[in-house]
Amino acid sequence: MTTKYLTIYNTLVEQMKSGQILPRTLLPSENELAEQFDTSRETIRKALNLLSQHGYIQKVRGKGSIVIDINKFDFPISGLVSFKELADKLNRSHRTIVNELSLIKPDHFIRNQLQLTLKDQVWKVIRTREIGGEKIILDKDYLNKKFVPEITTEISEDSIYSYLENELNLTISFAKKEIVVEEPTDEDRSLLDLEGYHNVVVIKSHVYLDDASLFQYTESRHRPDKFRFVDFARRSH
Amino acid sequence: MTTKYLTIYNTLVEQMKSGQILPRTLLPSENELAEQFDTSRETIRKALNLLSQHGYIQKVRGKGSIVIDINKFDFPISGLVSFKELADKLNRSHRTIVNELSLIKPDHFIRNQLQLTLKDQVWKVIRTREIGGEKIILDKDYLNKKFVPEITTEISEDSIYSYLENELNLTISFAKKEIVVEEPTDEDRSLLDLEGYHNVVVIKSHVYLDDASLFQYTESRHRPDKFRFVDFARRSH
DNA sequence: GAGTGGTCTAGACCACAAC
DNA sequence: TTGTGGTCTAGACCACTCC
Repeated sequence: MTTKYLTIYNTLVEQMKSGQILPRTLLPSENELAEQFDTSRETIRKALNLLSQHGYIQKVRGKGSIVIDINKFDFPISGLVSFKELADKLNRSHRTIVNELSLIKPDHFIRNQLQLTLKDQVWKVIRTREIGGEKIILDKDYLNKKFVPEITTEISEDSIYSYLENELNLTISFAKKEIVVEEPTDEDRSLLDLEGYHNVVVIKSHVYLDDASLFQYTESRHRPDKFRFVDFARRSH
Repeated sequence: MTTKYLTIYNTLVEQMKSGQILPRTLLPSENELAEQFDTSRETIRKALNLLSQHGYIQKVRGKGSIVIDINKFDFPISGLVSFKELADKLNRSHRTIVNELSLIKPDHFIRNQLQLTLKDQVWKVIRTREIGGEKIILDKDYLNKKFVPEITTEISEDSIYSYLENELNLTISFAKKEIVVEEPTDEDRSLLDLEGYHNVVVIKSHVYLDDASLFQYTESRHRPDKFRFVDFARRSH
Protein backbone atom coordinates (compact mmCIF):
# COMPACT_ATOMS: atom_id res chain seq x y z
CA MET A 1 0.00 0.00 0.00
CA THR A 2 1.54 3.25 -1.13
CA THR A 3 0.50 6.29 0.80
CA LYS A 4 -0.79 9.60 -0.43
CA TYR A 5 2.19 11.60 0.78
CA LEU A 6 4.65 9.21 -0.85
CA THR A 7 2.83 9.50 -4.18
CA ILE A 8 3.00 13.28 -3.92
CA TYR A 9 6.70 13.08 -3.01
CA ASN A 10 7.43 10.85 -6.00
CA THR A 11 5.40 13.05 -8.34
CA LEU A 12 7.36 16.14 -7.31
CA VAL A 13 10.71 14.33 -7.56
CA GLU A 14 9.79 13.24 -11.09
CA GLN A 15 8.84 16.79 -12.04
CA MET A 16 12.18 18.08 -10.74
CA LYS A 17 14.18 15.43 -12.56
CA SER A 18 12.32 15.99 -15.82
CA GLY A 19 12.70 19.77 -15.66
CA GLN A 20 9.01 20.59 -15.22
CA ILE A 21 10.00 22.13 -11.90
CA LEU A 22 13.12 24.27 -12.21
CA PRO A 23 15.95 24.67 -9.70
CA ARG A 24 16.13 27.98 -7.78
CA THR A 25 12.39 28.55 -8.17
CA LEU A 26 9.74 28.30 -5.48
CA LEU A 27 7.34 25.40 -5.24
CA PRO A 28 3.65 26.33 -5.07
CA SER A 29 2.65 27.11 -1.49
CA GLU A 30 1.50 24.32 0.80
CA ASN A 31 -2.07 25.51 0.54
CA GLU A 32 -1.94 25.53 -3.25
CA LEU A 33 -0.40 22.06 -3.33
CA ALA A 34 -3.09 20.82 -0.95
CA GLU A 35 -5.70 22.00 -3.43
CA GLN A 36 -3.87 20.66 -6.47
CA PHE A 37 -3.46 17.19 -4.95
CA ASP A 38 -6.88 17.34 -3.32
CA THR A 39 -5.58 16.66 0.17
CA SER A 40 -4.94 18.36 3.50
CA ARG A 41 -2.03 20.62 4.24
CA GLU A 42 -0.49 18.26 6.81
CA THR A 43 -0.25 15.55 4.17
CA ILE A 44 1.47 17.97 1.78
CA ARG A 45 3.84 18.87 4.60
CA LYS A 46 4.80 15.22 5.05
CA ALA A 47 5.73 15.03 1.37
CA LEU A 48 7.67 18.33 1.55
CA ASN A 49 9.53 17.24 4.68
CA LEU A 50 10.69 14.14 2.83
CA LEU A 51 11.85 16.30 -0.07
CA SER A 52 13.73 18.50 2.37
CA GLN A 53 15.36 15.56 4.17
CA HIS A 54 16.50 14.12 0.86
CA GLY A 55 17.99 17.41 -0.27
CA TYR A 56 15.52 18.32 -2.99
CA ILE A 57 14.13 21.50 -1.47
CA GLN A 58 14.95 24.06 1.18
CA LYS A 59 12.01 25.34 3.23
CA VAL A 60 12.09 28.97 4.31
CA ARG A 61 9.58 30.32 6.80
CA GLY A 62 7.53 33.18 5.38
CA LYS A 63 8.83 32.64 1.87
CA GLY A 64 8.26 29.15 0.57
CA SER A 65 10.10 26.04 -0.55
CA ILE A 66 13.11 26.62 -2.80
CA VAL A 67 14.04 23.89 -5.27
CA ILE A 68 17.70 22.92 -4.86
CA ASP A 69 19.99 22.40 -7.82
CA ILE A 70 20.55 18.80 -6.88
CA ASN A 71 22.14 17.29 -9.96
CA LYS A 72 24.80 19.93 -10.49
CA PHE A 73 27.56 17.76 -9.09
CA ASP A 74 26.22 14.37 -10.03
CA PHE A 75 25.62 13.81 -6.36
CA PRO A 76 24.37 10.33 -5.63
CA ILE A 77 22.04 9.59 -2.78
CA SER A 78 23.62 9.99 0.62
CA GLY A 79 25.27 6.94 2.11
CA LEU A 80 27.86 4.34 1.67
CA VAL A 81 28.54 2.96 -1.78
CA SER A 82 28.03 -0.79 -1.42
CA PHE A 83 30.04 -3.43 -3.19
CA LYS A 84 27.42 -4.09 -5.85
CA GLU A 85 26.73 -0.40 -6.47
CA LEU A 86 30.43 0.23 -6.82
CA ALA A 87 30.82 -2.62 -9.29
CA ASP A 88 27.78 -1.56 -11.28
CA LYS A 89 28.93 2.02 -11.37
CA LEU A 90 32.33 1.08 -12.67
CA ASN A 91 30.56 -1.30 -15.03
CA ARG A 92 33.16 -3.93 -14.32
CA SER A 93 32.96 -7.63 -13.69
CA HIS A 94 32.85 -8.56 -10.03
CA ARG A 95 32.91 -11.66 -7.89
CA THR A 96 33.04 -12.68 -4.25
CA ILE A 97 35.59 -15.10 -2.81
CA VAL A 98 34.74 -16.79 0.48
CA ASN A 99 38.01 -17.11 2.39
CA GLU A 100 36.56 -18.44 5.61
CA LEU A 101 33.16 -19.58 6.87
CA SER A 102 33.01 -21.03 10.35
CA LEU A 103 31.06 -21.22 13.56
CA ILE A 104 33.28 -19.96 16.35
CA LYS A 105 33.39 -19.13 20.02
CA PRO A 106 33.91 -15.37 19.86
CA ASP A 107 36.95 -13.78 21.40
CA HIS A 108 36.74 -10.93 23.87
CA PHE A 109 36.59 -8.21 21.21
CA ILE A 110 33.69 -9.75 19.31
CA ARG A 111 31.83 -10.65 22.51
CA ASN A 112 32.10 -7.04 23.43
CA GLN A 113 30.95 -5.73 20.07
CA LEU A 114 27.93 -8.02 19.95
CA GLN A 115 27.17 -7.94 23.69
CA LEU A 116 27.45 -11.74 23.98
CA THR A 117 28.01 -14.14 26.87
CA LEU A 118 30.73 -16.79 26.97
CA LYS A 119 28.49 -19.55 25.67
CA ASP A 120 27.11 -17.71 22.63
CA GLN A 121 28.37 -18.73 19.22
CA VAL A 122 28.84 -16.59 16.13
CA TRP A 123 29.25 -17.14 12.41
CA LYS A 124 32.51 -15.75 11.12
CA VAL A 125 32.50 -14.98 7.40
CA ILE A 126 35.53 -13.55 5.62
CA ARG A 127 35.07 -12.56 2.00
CA THR A 128 37.15 -10.84 -0.63
CA ARG A 129 35.41 -8.66 -3.20
CA GLU A 130 36.99 -8.55 -6.59
CA ILE A 131 36.22 -5.86 -9.17
CA GLY A 132 37.72 -5.91 -12.65
CA GLY A 133 40.13 -8.63 -11.56
CA GLU A 134 41.40 -6.69 -8.52
CA LYS A 135 40.74 -7.63 -4.91
CA ILE A 136 39.49 -4.31 -3.56
CA ILE A 137 37.42 -5.02 -0.45
CA LEU A 138 37.79 -7.41 2.49
CA ASP A 139 34.57 -8.02 4.42
CA LYS A 140 34.72 -9.57 7.86
CA ASP A 141 31.27 -10.42 9.20
CA TYR A 142 30.36 -11.76 12.63
CA LEU A 143 26.72 -12.85 13.01
CA ASN A 144 25.02 -13.94 16.21
CA LYS A 145 24.03 -17.63 15.76
CA LYS A 146 20.93 -17.03 17.84
CA PHE A 147 19.39 -15.24 14.85
CA VAL A 148 21.11 -17.12 12.01
CA PRO A 149 21.15 -20.90 12.54
CA GLU A 150 22.87 -21.77 9.26
CA ILE A 151 25.04 -20.14 6.58
CA THR A 152 26.55 -21.87 3.57
CA THR A 153 29.32 -20.97 1.16
CA GLU A 154 26.76 -20.55 -1.61
CA ILE A 155 24.84 -18.00 0.44
CA SER A 156 28.05 -16.12 1.27
CA GLU A 157 29.05 -16.00 -2.38
CA ASP A 158 25.69 -14.61 -3.36
CA SER A 159 24.31 -12.20 -0.78
CA ILE A 160 23.99 -12.83 2.93
CA TYR A 161 21.51 -10.00 3.23
CA SER A 162 19.01 -11.30 0.73
CA TYR A 163 19.23 -14.71 2.49
CA LEU A 164 18.50 -13.08 5.86
CA GLU A 165 15.62 -11.04 4.55
CA ASN A 166 14.03 -13.46 2.10
CA GLU A 167 14.72 -16.88 3.64
CA LEU A 168 14.94 -16.17 7.35
CA ASN A 169 12.50 -13.25 7.29
CA LEU A 170 14.79 -11.11 9.39
CA THR A 171 14.43 -7.38 8.84
CA ILE A 172 17.55 -5.29 8.99
CA SER A 173 16.46 -1.99 10.38
CA PHE A 174 19.42 0.25 11.07
CA ALA A 175 23.19 0.35 11.46
CA LYS A 176 25.71 2.43 13.32
CA LYS A 177 28.79 2.98 11.24
CA GLU A 178 32.23 4.32 11.94
CA ILE A 179 34.81 5.14 9.29
CA VAL A 180 38.50 5.20 10.11
CA VAL A 181 41.78 4.77 8.26
CA GLU A 182 44.13 2.04 9.47
CA GLU A 183 47.45 0.43 8.67
CA PRO A 184 46.87 -2.76 6.69
CA THR A 185 47.11 -5.96 8.73
CA ASP A 186 48.92 -9.05 7.48
CA GLU A 187 45.49 -10.41 6.60
CA ASP A 188 44.76 -7.31 4.48
CA ARG A 189 48.07 -7.67 2.69
CA SER A 190 47.55 -11.34 1.90
CA LEU A 191 43.91 -11.15 0.83
CA LEU A 192 43.77 -7.79 -0.97
CA ASP A 193 45.61 -6.41 -3.99
CA LEU A 194 46.96 -3.39 -2.14
CA GLU A 195 49.19 -2.25 -5.02
CA GLY A 196 51.53 -0.39 -2.74
CA TYR A 197 48.84 1.51 -0.85
CA HIS A 198 49.85 2.01 2.75
CA ASN A 199 46.42 2.41 4.31
CA VAL A 200 42.99 0.81 4.26
CA VAL A 201 39.68 2.54 4.89
CA VAL A 202 37.70 0.56 7.45
CA ILE A 203 33.95 0.82 7.90
CA LYS A 204 32.93 -0.75 11.19
CA SER A 205 29.20 -1.43 11.45
CA HIS A 206 26.88 -2.61 14.17
CA VAL A 207 23.73 -3.89 12.50
CA TYR A 208 20.37 -4.12 14.24
CA LEU A 209 17.12 -5.95 13.48
CA ASP A 210 13.75 -4.28 13.54
CA ASP A 211 13.13 -5.28 17.15
CA ALA A 212 16.30 -3.33 18.00
CA SER A 213 18.37 -6.43 18.75
CA LEU A 214 22.03 -6.27 17.75
CA PHE A 215 22.89 -9.24 15.59
CA GLN A 216 25.91 -8.44 13.44
CA TYR A 217 29.28 -6.74 13.60
CA THR A 218 31.12 -6.11 10.34
CA GLU A 219 34.40 -4.64 9.25
CA SER A 220 34.54 -3.70 5.59
CA ARG A 221 38.12 -2.96 4.66
CA HIS A 222 38.63 -0.98 1.42
CA ARG A 223 41.62 -0.13 -0.69
CA PRO A 224 41.75 3.66 -0.28
CA ASP A 225 41.69 4.62 -3.96
CA LYS A 226 38.34 2.90 -4.46
CA PHE A 227 36.63 4.33 -1.44
CA ARG A 228 34.11 7.16 -1.58
CA PHE A 229 31.47 8.32 0.87
CA VAL A 230 28.87 10.99 0.29
CA ASP A 231 26.80 12.79 2.85
CA PHE A 232 24.04 15.33 2.78
CA ALA A 233 24.09 17.22 6.04
CA ARG A 234 21.28 19.52 7.04
CA ARG A 235 22.36 21.96 9.73
CA SER A 236 20.85 21.15 13.11
CA HIS A 237 18.39 23.91 14.03
CA MET B 1 10.42 30.02 21.45
CA THR B 2 10.75 26.33 22.16
CA THR B 3 8.00 24.10 20.90
CA LYS B 4 5.96 21.52 22.74
CA TYR B 5 7.29 18.57 20.75
CA LEU B 6 10.90 19.65 21.31
CA THR B 7 10.32 19.87 25.06
CA ILE B 8 8.85 16.39 25.03
CA TYR B 9 11.78 15.14 22.95
CA ASN B 10 14.29 16.66 25.35
CA THR B 11 12.46 15.31 28.39
CA LEU B 12 12.53 11.78 26.99
CA VAL B 13 16.21 12.04 25.99
CA GLU B 14 17.03 13.15 29.52
CA GLN B 15 15.11 10.24 31.00
CA MET B 16 17.00 7.81 28.77
CA LYS B 17 20.37 9.29 29.62
CA SER B 18 19.65 9.31 33.36
CA GLY B 19 18.38 5.73 33.35
CA GLN B 20 14.76 6.49 34.22
CA ILE B 21 13.88 4.91 30.87
CA LEU B 22 15.77 1.67 30.30
CA PRO B 23 17.17 0.34 27.02
CA ARG B 24 15.37 -2.60 25.41
CA THR B 25 12.08 -1.64 27.05
CA LEU B 26 9.03 -0.13 25.38
CA LEU B 27 8.07 3.48 25.72
CA PRO B 28 4.50 4.13 26.87
CA SER B 29 2.15 4.08 23.89
CA GLU B 30 1.54 7.24 21.90
CA ASN B 31 -1.92 7.60 23.42
CA GLU B 32 -0.54 7.25 26.95
CA LEU B 33 2.20 9.79 26.25
CA ALA B 34 -0.38 12.18 24.80
CA GLU B 35 -2.26 11.97 28.10
CA GLN B 36 0.87 12.24 30.26
CA PHE B 37 2.11 15.34 28.45
CA ASP B 38 -1.40 16.71 28.04
CA THR B 39 -1.18 17.08 24.29
CA SER B 40 -2.42 15.51 21.07
CA ARG B 41 -1.12 12.30 19.56
CA GLU B 42 0.30 14.02 16.46
CA THR B 43 2.48 16.20 18.68
CA ILE B 44 3.75 13.12 20.53
CA ARG B 45 4.46 11.55 17.16
CA LYS B 46 6.62 14.51 16.16
CA ALA B 47 8.71 14.04 19.28
CA LEU B 48 8.97 10.28 18.72
CA ASN B 49 9.96 10.73 15.07
CA LEU B 50 12.80 12.96 16.20
CA LEU B 51 13.90 10.32 18.71
CA SER B 52 13.78 7.72 15.95
CA GLN B 53 15.77 9.86 13.50
CA HIS B 54 18.43 10.47 16.14
CA GLY B 55 18.74 6.78 16.94
CA TYR B 56 17.16 6.76 20.39
CA ILE B 57 14.18 4.54 19.66
CA GLN B 58 12.98 2.06 17.09
CA LYS B 59 9.27 2.23 16.22
CA VAL B 60 7.52 -1.04 15.42
CA ARG B 61 4.00 -1.07 14.01
CA GLY B 62 1.56 -2.94 16.21
CA LYS B 63 4.04 -3.22 19.06
CA GLY B 64 5.41 0.08 20.23
CA SER B 65 8.61 2.11 20.47
CA ILE B 66 11.69 0.21 21.61
CA VAL B 67 14.41 2.13 23.44
CA ILE B 68 17.78 1.56 21.79
CA ASP B 69 20.91 0.91 23.78
CA ILE B 70 22.54 4.03 22.45
CA ASN B 71 25.45 4.59 24.78
CA LYS B 72 26.84 1.08 24.68
CA PHE B 73 29.60 2.01 22.31
CA ASP B 74 30.11 5.60 23.35
CA PHE B 75 28.62 6.56 20.03
CA PRO B 76 28.72 10.28 19.46
CA ILE B 77 26.09 12.07 17.45
CA SER B 78 26.23 11.31 13.75
CA GLY B 79 28.43 13.51 11.64
CA LEU B 80 31.87 14.78 11.12
CA VAL B 81 34.09 15.47 14.07
CA SER B 82 35.06 19.11 13.66
CA PHE B 83 38.40 20.60 14.50
CA LYS B 84 37.25 22.04 17.81
CA GLU B 85 35.40 18.91 18.88
CA LEU B 86 38.42 16.85 18.05
CA ALA B 87 40.70 19.09 20.07
CA ASP B 88 38.29 19.20 22.99
CA LYS B 89 37.86 15.46 22.95
CA LEU B 90 41.57 14.84 23.01
CA ASN B 91 41.78 17.54 25.64
CA ARG B 92 44.81 18.96 23.93
CA SER B 93 45.94 22.46 23.17
CA HIS B 94 45.06 23.64 19.69
CA ARG B 95 45.67 26.60 17.44
CA THR B 96 45.04 27.73 13.90
CA ILE B 97 47.73 29.02 11.57
CA VAL B 98 46.64 31.16 8.61
CA ASN B 99 48.96 30.26 5.71
CA GLU B 100 47.24 32.32 3.06
CA LEU B 101 44.39 34.81 2.89
CA SER B 102 43.72 36.45 -0.44
CA LEU B 103 41.10 37.65 -2.84
CA ILE B 104 41.59 35.84 -6.11
CA LYS B 105 40.17 35.31 -9.56
CA PRO B 106 39.16 31.66 -9.33
CA ASP B 107 40.61 29.08 -11.69
CA HIS B 108 38.49 26.78 -13.75
CA PHE B 109 38.12 24.15 -11.01
CA ILE B 110 36.85 26.58 -8.36
CA ARG B 111 34.60 28.42 -10.84
CA ASN B 112 33.07 25.07 -11.57
CA GLN B 113 32.65 24.08 -7.93
CA LEU B 114 31.03 27.39 -7.00
CA GLN B 115 29.15 27.90 -10.29
CA LEU B 116 30.82 31.25 -10.89
CA THR B 117 31.34 33.44 -13.96
CA LEU B 118 34.71 34.77 -15.13
CA LYS B 119 34.32 38.09 -13.35
CA ASP B 120 33.38 36.74 -9.89
CA GLN B 121 35.98 36.91 -7.15
CA VAL B 122 36.51 34.53 -4.26
CA TRP B 123 38.28 34.59 -0.92
CA LYS B 124 40.89 31.90 -0.66
CA VAL B 125 41.77 30.92 2.91
CA ILE B 126 44.35 28.27 3.72
CA ARG B 127 44.72 27.28 7.34
CA THR B 128 46.66 24.67 9.28
CA ARG B 129 45.10 23.19 12.39
CA GLU B 130 47.50 22.21 15.12
CA ILE B 131 46.60 19.89 17.97
CA GLY B 132 49.01 19.06 20.75
CA GLY B 133 51.81 20.65 18.77
CA GLU B 134 51.16 18.60 15.62
CA LYS B 135 49.80 19.99 12.35
CA ILE B 136 46.96 17.58 11.69
CA ILE B 137 44.46 19.28 9.38
CA LEU B 138 44.81 21.52 6.33
CA ASP B 139 41.67 23.51 5.51
CA LYS B 140 41.33 25.12 2.11
CA ASP B 141 38.28 27.40 1.89
CA TYR B 142 36.93 29.24 -1.13
CA LEU B 143 34.16 31.73 -0.37
CA ASN B 144 32.11 33.66 -2.93
CA LYS B 145 32.91 37.37 -2.42
CA LYS B 146 29.33 38.24 -3.35
CA PHE B 147 28.26 37.01 0.09
CA VAL B 148 31.41 37.81 2.09
CA PRO B 149 32.81 41.29 1.32
CA GLU B 150 35.66 41.12 3.82
CA ILE B 151 37.74 38.58 5.75
CA THR B 152 40.70 39.29 8.00
CA THR B 153 43.48 37.19 9.44
CA GLU B 154 41.99 37.65 12.91
CA ILE B 155 38.67 36.23 11.75
CA SER B 156 40.39 33.30 10.07
CA GLU B 157 42.36 32.49 13.19
CA ASP B 158 39.23 32.53 15.28
CA SER B 159 36.25 31.07 13.46
CA ILE B 160 35.03 32.06 10.01
CA TYR B 161 31.66 30.48 10.72
CA SER B 162 30.86 32.49 13.79
CA TYR B 163 31.86 35.62 11.84
CA LEU B 164 29.51 34.72 9.01
CA GLU B 165 26.63 33.92 11.29
CA ASN B 166 27.04 36.57 13.97
CA GLU B 167 28.53 39.53 12.07
CA LEU B 168 27.25 39.07 8.53
CA ASN B 169 23.98 37.39 9.57
CA LEU B 170 24.40 34.69 6.99
CA THR B 171 22.73 31.41 7.86
CA ILE B 172 24.50 28.23 6.84
CA SER B 173 21.80 25.78 6.10
CA PHE B 174 23.19 22.60 4.63
CA ALA B 175 26.26 21.02 3.06
CA LYS B 176 26.97 18.25 0.64
CA LYS B 177 30.07 16.35 1.64
CA GLU B 178 32.23 13.79 -0.03
CA ILE B 179 34.96 11.81 1.71
CA VAL B 180 37.84 10.29 -0.24
CA VAL B 181 41.41 9.24 0.43
CA GLU B 182 44.14 10.86 -1.66
CA GLU B 183 47.89 10.92 -2.09
CA PRO B 184 49.33 13.92 -0.25
CA THR B 185 50.15 16.88 -2.46
CA ASP B 186 53.36 18.89 -2.09
CA GLU B 187 51.27 21.44 -0.23
CA ASP B 188 50.06 18.76 2.22
CA ARG B 189 53.63 17.62 2.79
CA SER B 190 54.93 21.10 3.45
CA LEU B 191 52.08 22.33 5.67
CA LEU B 192 51.19 19.19 7.64
CA ASP B 193 53.19 16.96 9.98
CA LEU B 194 52.50 13.82 7.99
CA GLU B 195 54.86 11.68 10.08
CA GLY B 196 55.37 9.18 7.29
CA TYR B 197 51.69 8.67 6.50
CA HIS B 198 51.21 8.07 2.81
CA ASN B 199 47.60 9.22 2.49
CA VAL B 200 45.34 12.07 3.53
CA VAL B 201 41.60 11.87 4.11
CA VAL B 202 39.90 14.66 2.21
CA ILE B 203 36.44 15.99 3.00
CA LYS B 204 35.14 18.08 0.11
CA SER B 205 32.14 20.22 1.02
CA HIS B 206 29.76 22.44 -0.86
CA VAL B 207 28.12 24.75 1.64
CA TYR B 208 24.75 26.43 1.06
CA LEU B 209 22.98 29.36 2.69
CA ASP B 210 19.39 29.20 3.84
CA ASP B 211 18.13 30.63 0.56
CA ALA B 212 19.77 27.63 -1.13
CA SER B 213 22.56 29.68 -2.70
CA LEU B 214 25.95 27.99 -2.92
CA PHE B 215 28.60 30.17 -1.35
CA GLN B 216 31.54 28.08 -0.23
CA TYR B 217 33.68 25.18 -1.37
CA THR B 218 36.04 23.63 1.16
CA GLU B 219 38.60 20.88 1.23
CA SER B 220 39.52 19.70 4.69
CA ARG B 221 42.58 17.50 4.47
CA HIS B 222 43.26 15.27 7.48
CA ARG B 223 46.14 13.12 8.57
CA PRO B 224 44.59 9.64 8.41
CA ASP B 225 45.32 8.52 11.97
CA LYS B 226 43.33 11.43 13.41
CA PHE B 227 40.30 11.03 11.20
CA ARG B 228 37.03 9.48 12.33
CA PHE B 229 33.53 9.67 10.93
CA VAL B 230 30.39 8.25 12.48
CA ASP B 231 27.06 7.65 10.86
CA PHE B 232 23.71 6.43 12.00
CA ALA B 233 21.94 4.88 9.03
CA ARG B 234 18.30 3.98 9.15
CA ARG B 235 17.37 1.49 6.45
CA SER B 236 15.33 3.06 3.65
CA HIS B 237 11.93 1.40 3.60
C1' DG C 1 -10.83 -8.36 19.91
C1' DA C 2 -7.90 -4.97 22.05
C1' DG C 3 -4.00 -2.25 21.55
C1' DT C 4 -0.34 -0.44 18.79
C1' DG C 5 1.72 2.71 15.40
C1' DG C 6 0.75 4.87 10.35
C1' DT C 7 -2.02 7.89 7.77
C1' DC C 8 -5.24 11.53 6.93
C1' DT C 9 -8.43 15.40 7.80
C1' DA C 10 -10.23 20.24 8.58
C1' DG C 11 -9.73 23.28 11.15
C1' DA C 12 -6.82 26.91 14.33
C1' DC C 13 -3.20 30.15 15.86
C1' DC C 14 1.56 31.64 15.44
C1' DA C 15 6.17 33.76 13.59
C1' DC C 16 8.09 35.55 9.79
C1' DA C 17 8.77 37.78 4.98
C1' DA C 18 7.32 40.87 1.51
C1' DC C 19 4.98 44.75 0.22
C1' DT D 1 -1.94 43.56 5.38
C1' DT D 2 -1.44 39.34 3.04
C1' DG D 3 0.71 35.11 2.34
C1' DT D 4 4.08 31.90 3.80
C1' DG D 5 5.67 27.89 6.51
C1' DG D 6 5.65 25.96 11.75
C1' DT D 7 2.90 24.13 15.31
C1' DC D 8 -1.04 22.08 17.44
C1' DT D 9 -5.62 19.87 17.98
C1' DA D 10 -9.37 16.23 18.20
C1' DG D 11 -11.01 13.45 15.84
C1' DA D 12 -11.06 9.23 12.18
C1' DC D 13 -9.81 4.92 9.74
C1' DC D 14 -6.29 1.56 8.67
C1' DA D 15 -2.56 -2.32 9.09
C1' DC D 16 -0.38 -4.81 12.17
C1' DT D 17 0.85 -7.59 16.63
C1' DC D 18 -0.51 -10.21 20.41
C1' DC D 19 -3.55 -12.95 22.97
